[in-house]
Amino acid sequence: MNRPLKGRGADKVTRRSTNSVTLDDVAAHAGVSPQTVSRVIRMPDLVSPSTLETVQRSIAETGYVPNLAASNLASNRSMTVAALVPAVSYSVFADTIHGLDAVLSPKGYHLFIGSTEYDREREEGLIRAFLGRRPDGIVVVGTEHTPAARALLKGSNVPVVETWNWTEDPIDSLVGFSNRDASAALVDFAHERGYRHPAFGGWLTGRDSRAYERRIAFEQRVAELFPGESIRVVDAGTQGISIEAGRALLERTLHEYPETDVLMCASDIFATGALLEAESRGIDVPGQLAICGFGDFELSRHLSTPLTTVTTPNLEIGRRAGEVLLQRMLGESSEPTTLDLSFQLAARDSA
Amino acid sequence: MNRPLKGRGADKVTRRSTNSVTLDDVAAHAGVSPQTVSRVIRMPDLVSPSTLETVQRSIAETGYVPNLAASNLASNRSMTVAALVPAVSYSVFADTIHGLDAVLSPKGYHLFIGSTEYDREREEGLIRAFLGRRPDGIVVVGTEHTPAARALLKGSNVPVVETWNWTEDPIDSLVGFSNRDASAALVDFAHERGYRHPAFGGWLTGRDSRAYERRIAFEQRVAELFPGESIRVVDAGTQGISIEAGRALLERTLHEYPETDVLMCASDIFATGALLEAESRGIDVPGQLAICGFGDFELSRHLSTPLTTVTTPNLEIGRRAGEVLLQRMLGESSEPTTLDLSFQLAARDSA
DNA sequence: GTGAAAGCGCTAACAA
DNA sequence: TTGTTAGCGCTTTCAC
Repeated sequence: MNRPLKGRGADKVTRRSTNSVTLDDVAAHAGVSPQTVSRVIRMPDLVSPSTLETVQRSIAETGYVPNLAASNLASNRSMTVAALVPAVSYSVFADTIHGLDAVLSPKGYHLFIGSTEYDREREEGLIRAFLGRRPDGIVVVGTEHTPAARALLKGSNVPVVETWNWTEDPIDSLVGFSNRDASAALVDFAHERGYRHPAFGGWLTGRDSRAYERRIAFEQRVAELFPGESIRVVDAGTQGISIEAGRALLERTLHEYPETDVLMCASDIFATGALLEAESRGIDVPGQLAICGFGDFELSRHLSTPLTTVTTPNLEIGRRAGEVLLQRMLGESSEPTTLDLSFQLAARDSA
Repeated sequence: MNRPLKGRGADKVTRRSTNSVTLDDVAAHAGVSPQTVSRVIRMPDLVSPSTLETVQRSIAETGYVPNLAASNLASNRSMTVAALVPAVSYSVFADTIHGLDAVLSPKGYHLFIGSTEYDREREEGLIRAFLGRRPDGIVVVGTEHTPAARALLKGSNVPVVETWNWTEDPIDSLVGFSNRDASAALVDFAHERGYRHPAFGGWLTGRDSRAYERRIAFEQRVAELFPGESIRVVDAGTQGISIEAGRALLERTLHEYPETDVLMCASDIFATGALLEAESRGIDVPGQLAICGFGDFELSRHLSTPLTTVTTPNLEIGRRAGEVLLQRMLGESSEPTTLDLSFQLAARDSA
């Protein structure tokens, strides 16, 4: 070990708490300067072939693993991206994370994942904490945040991509689609097909802004297309987004609004539960009651009565968000990007 | 800005590329030493109430967000945990990540997520890269790694938890269950129920070691319990783990081994597809053909013929892995822990 | 209870 | 092509 530059005399105890190999160790081993080792790692083209080989052998022999925290500090680039999702285990967001990772990972970026649990305060806390990591980019699901969270993100000087929603006033970049339009399109569809008594089912007490927008759009569109018709909205209850809750949803709909002829669910999960429950009860779908979902899960097209639903760009949101971030991080663009990935109506047998 | 200690004369250009507020800035603002600000953040109890208040106000007014990379470098603790899963978007692993996050996040640890895509080389690369972040803990799915990956993890001095499998020779800690035992239990069950011509279906060409173990255990147990019976193994094809592949699986089974009376699938997803396909074809389940799954997805119990399957501790694996890590990271334990979370047979209608 | 000095392991800027 | 110097923003150690 040799550290010619630093005062490593017999005077003080060193703080070298880590026992891992450092750049200096490799440099000493190879008989070159630390800077050269650094170059070998980051811009090998600028190093002569012979030095390159020597140093690379030293790296291998010492088992050197560069400390990225130190690199981060010195270069002011962390090569990390922070992603905030409502829940990691909901497949739609897992897909988005996957897409994000698929784009960023090949470029050397690592992903920090945080789960907001649909809680804005929690989101704010996570943003604050993640900002301390100095990520090179931030991806958040949703466009509604606490004022403080918004200010934090805006003032952070870090490229931000909001996703999964649509707004005229994004913090920075935006990659999403209009949940309102999608929901309205479903009402239009039901109207065209001749249904007369639509109901909406979802997790109403939750803080899921996407589900909320779907509901609001449902209400508005129903008021427009079905004048005089009452606005039927049913709560899926407190079990979160589950098939069980979907079953309960059907039961409640039947009880509260027996006249319903088409039930539009805020998620395919609910719709699947509702469909299964209808089957158990011998209710003919779509004859007696039509059912629509939202999200187009793989299962939906395979159900005994394939589900009419809205296809959302789950994975694509992640991919495009990653690309938008990459452009900013690599300095190819300095302008915010807004990308409407839209949705598709998948008309199948259930409605 | 005042930095009395450092040579900030008129001589050189400073490297202050970041424009964010630093500890020194806060200290200057509050009229105390940087060290005091650091104490306010990390051990407020050691600071006098009045200083505490002054400094806290300064933090708020300057909008200071501590740079954790610097903290990491100085303290040699990153407050991060790296998690490597085969695929983020497979719900079982998403559940595990969720459990991990639920335990670690309240303690201030942030999660790095990496996706190995069931590729050992890729896993090794990710381990190498993540190690550079100096995580305080590492969680990996699986117990099979390249020799280099194993060496890297063993030599890293970082607590490691392997998960989702079982082995007598873990790298460090282990939180999982025996996929072999689970698969064998299913064969036992089929045997007891009087089935005579079992077949196994799964993604055989894949590099999923858990599916592989399930298959091997199936073969061994069938050889023991059904002497003379041929070993029926069917490949789900190249479509990955999907319902579509499950449908194909049923078709192939019917074609290759028409005598099969119970089809045991490596995943509930396949089993769901097989069941749905059987329904479409008017095959009576379990009368003509019984079907078993693996994993106990929420859907499985809701299918028109509820699925007989193995319940695996997806979320619990994550939680317990987090706890094991926490013990090590907080210095409460220095011994490796091995935890067999086991599995349960969920006997339902499909077999 | 507070502060000064040193240094964590790396990179940027500059010089040779 | 390679080396030197200074410093990233924090924590540790030690002194007061």
